[in-house]
Amino acid sequence: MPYTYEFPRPCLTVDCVVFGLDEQEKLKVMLIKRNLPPYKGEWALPGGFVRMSESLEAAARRELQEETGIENLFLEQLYTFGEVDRDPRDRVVTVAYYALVNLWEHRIYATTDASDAAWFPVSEMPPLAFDHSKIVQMALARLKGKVRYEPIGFELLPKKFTLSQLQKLYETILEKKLDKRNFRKKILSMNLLIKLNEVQTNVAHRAARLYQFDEQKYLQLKEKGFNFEI
Amino acid sequence: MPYTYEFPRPCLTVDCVVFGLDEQEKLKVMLIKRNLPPYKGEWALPGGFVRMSESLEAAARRELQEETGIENLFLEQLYTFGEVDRDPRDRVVTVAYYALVNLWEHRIYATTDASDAAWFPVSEMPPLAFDHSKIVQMALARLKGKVRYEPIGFELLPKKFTLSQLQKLYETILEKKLDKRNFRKKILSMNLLIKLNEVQTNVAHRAARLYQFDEQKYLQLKEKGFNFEI
DNA sequence: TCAAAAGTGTTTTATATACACCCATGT
DNA sequence: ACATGGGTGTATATAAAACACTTTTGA
Repeated sequence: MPYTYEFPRPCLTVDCVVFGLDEQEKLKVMLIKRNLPPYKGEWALPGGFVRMSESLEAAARRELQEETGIENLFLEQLYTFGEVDRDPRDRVVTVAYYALVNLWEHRIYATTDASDAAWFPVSEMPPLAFDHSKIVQMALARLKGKVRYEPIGFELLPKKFTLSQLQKLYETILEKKLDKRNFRKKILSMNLLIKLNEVQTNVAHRAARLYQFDEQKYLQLKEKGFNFEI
Repeated sequence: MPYTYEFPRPCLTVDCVVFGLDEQEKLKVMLIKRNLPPYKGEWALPGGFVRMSESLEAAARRELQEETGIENLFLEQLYTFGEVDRDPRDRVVTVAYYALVNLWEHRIYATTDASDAAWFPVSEMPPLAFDHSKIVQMALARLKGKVRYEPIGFELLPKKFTLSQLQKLYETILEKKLDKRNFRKKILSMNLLIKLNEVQTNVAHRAARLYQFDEQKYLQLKEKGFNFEI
């Protein structure tokens, strides 16, 4: 660099709120047990320092890859937290992201960076390090708001899913019951679901039809001013 | 500090997209002509470096105060821009905010920090320094989205306004014509406007009734689950 | 044959849209 | 008296909400 600016600089990190759905379609968040101070031994969001040679989103993806092994997941910037005392050691500003991961088709592992990783239901979160509880709260609010007018819920389901799975996903995130017939009427009327010639397997009752989200069609319709809405 | 983290640190700045409405209810953005390199002599968003002792929002408010003299305005975080090469001199991450200012009741001045400040209609923006054009585009999109489901438009109007002014504000921001009777029906049915016993002055036609936004009532209703929507 | 979830329409209610004329005021 | 924007109501169309029974399948 030919020149640098003469100002004191805060540390800059990224933190990720990774959401996943378990088999019972409970919404969970991935946490990491810290093996370094501060807050050693406490649960925290996966994240780390931004390197000088990578963008913020690249830093978030790298940390997720390192700590969980997940690549190519839905990732979106949430908010930047910059209270002066949010880290007891130094001034640290963190750019928070939230991610959605399909737990049916991907496995998550804990790596050397982190002593332990685990999934916690959003209703049973342990106390978190730093201001991470606040970050999770904001991510939940964002997810709840966004899932209604962008088709991001599909990121949490397997590629092929049943309408009941999809409905339960919305019920979980929106925290309210939906009417089965009205839900199906609405989602099918958008013509964004491809009805497959396949059904569920290994269920102890009538097997449900499988569907797939038609992303191509959604992108086309969006161009023409279509708005997804549940 | 007893300890600091050993990582290279990007510079951290804040930038503000300040929106105002002129007398014709045209939407404008405040720009500053840079008197220091890089991009010396070019137009840019007001902003500057975050100090170690202040939060991000405090930094944004301080810069606005210094560069425009405005205090107590609506200010909300927009997005954080962290591409590696967005500043030619050094790695600079910027937290962008957008602000809404009532130009009817406040004056804006340019100060010593900035050689010049001016308002530009959003449809006639000059080329901007750094990635500031992108930031303005995102702020416009945010404003357009948010004005429909949060009562933030009032921030751009004088405390006492006419329904026609309010309607024109929405037409300007949403970039589409609205039906007068339907608009009035909808906005009045929310019972969030206080009908004053006053009318416009100095107009060459029938003077319109003045209204005032009832923020107290809005906050109460919001608690109970009410959603503002235009 | 029983349990468990899949699948399917119609009626009612609420909300959004379309639409045109008279009124009050200042020049 | 005229130009300018202020102010008002109804009918239609569309979308949301409420609501219950039959079907299929595996255990």
